[in-house]
Amino acid sequence: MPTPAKTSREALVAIALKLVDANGAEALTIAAVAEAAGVRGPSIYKHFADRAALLLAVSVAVIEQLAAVMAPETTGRSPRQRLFSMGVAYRRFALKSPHLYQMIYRPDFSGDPAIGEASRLSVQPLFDELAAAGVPPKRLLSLARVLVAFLHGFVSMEASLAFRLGGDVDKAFEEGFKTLLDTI
Amino acid sequence: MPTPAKTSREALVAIALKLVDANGAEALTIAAVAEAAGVRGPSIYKHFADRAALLLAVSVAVIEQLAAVMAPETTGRSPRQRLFSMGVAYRRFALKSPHLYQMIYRPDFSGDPAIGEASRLSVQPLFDELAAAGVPPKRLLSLARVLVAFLHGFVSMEASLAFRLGGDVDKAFEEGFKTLLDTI
DNA sequence: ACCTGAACACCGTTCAAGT
DNA sequence: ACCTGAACACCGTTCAAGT
Repeated sequence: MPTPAKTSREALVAIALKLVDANGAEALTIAAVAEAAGVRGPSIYKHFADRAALLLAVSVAVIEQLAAVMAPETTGRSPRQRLFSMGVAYRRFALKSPHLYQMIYRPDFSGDPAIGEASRLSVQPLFDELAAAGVPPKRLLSLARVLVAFLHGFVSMEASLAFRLGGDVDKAFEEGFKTLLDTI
Repeated sequence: MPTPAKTSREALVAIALKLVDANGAEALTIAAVAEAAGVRGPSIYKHFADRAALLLAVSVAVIEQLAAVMAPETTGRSPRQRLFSMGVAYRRFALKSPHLYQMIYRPDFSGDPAIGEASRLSVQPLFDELAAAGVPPKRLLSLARVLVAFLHGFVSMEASLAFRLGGDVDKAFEEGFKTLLDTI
């Protein structure tokens, strides 16, 4: 006779996202998730194989959130303006939710197919805009890699307070990103 | 009556570096360090306040190693060629020791003064080369940030296998880095 | 002054038993 | 079919006792 489920995979991911957003990945303990879900620790294992699987689900969700904040920027104006505001939205997300942002590009689950699929979907708008801007197919992949590398590097350094020598960080971001966009 | 020290701070850092290099930060356990040092767990606390202090010492050591692999590249040829080969050396280090590389730009100890000091020393050659290349003082900080952001973003994505759509990754690196160097 | 065993709190995980 | 308490191994850390 089945006992009614007190929680669900989706509810647990939502809880996990909140925990990581608030206090980073190490705050994502089985005990904390279980308590927030109104359930005992071992029950989590009915929904996820282990803690790593939960972390991976959070990572996928973060990639989807990043794609979602960039999507509204793919409308109106020129391809180049859209690309610039996509970058600005990317940076804004990373600075607003640094703990969540840190969940992406983690070597631990880099090989996972779910991450691969989410990544593929989230960079598609970038490819589309680059193509719309007239970038030849041969250069598409290289240029996309360069742009994302700059965005990721800049915002992850910024989020980890690596730019501590003063000066105008906003200006550096704009300068670097526009320099790369100018090669289109 | 003092018992002779069986280990030292430097020996423990060397052990910690090996553990992290081989299996990542989570392999750096007090028990593993103690065993490799021929000592019992609690003795570690005579040399480091806690595990976080050990991780921080590893991070500082990695920053110094990165500076050391770039130093030989600051000789001969033109400033631009030196800057390019510094970037190549940076990337080579990150790809050869991905676990060690991951120890830098960690938000957890971003505010630490030891990290700040090591970072300051390690970027000095970059500033010097940029100045030698004729970059005006006003642009120095911005340009250095842009270059390091690109390097960090590219190699950390590469090390976490984020570039999985085929194509020529070496070419993308060269393209992006040279585009940024061209603004000198 | 440094090292040690014993102890504690916490964590992820397993499993047999409950409904 | 999902939930639970009990149990286990492992971990970081403290501390009084040893030399």
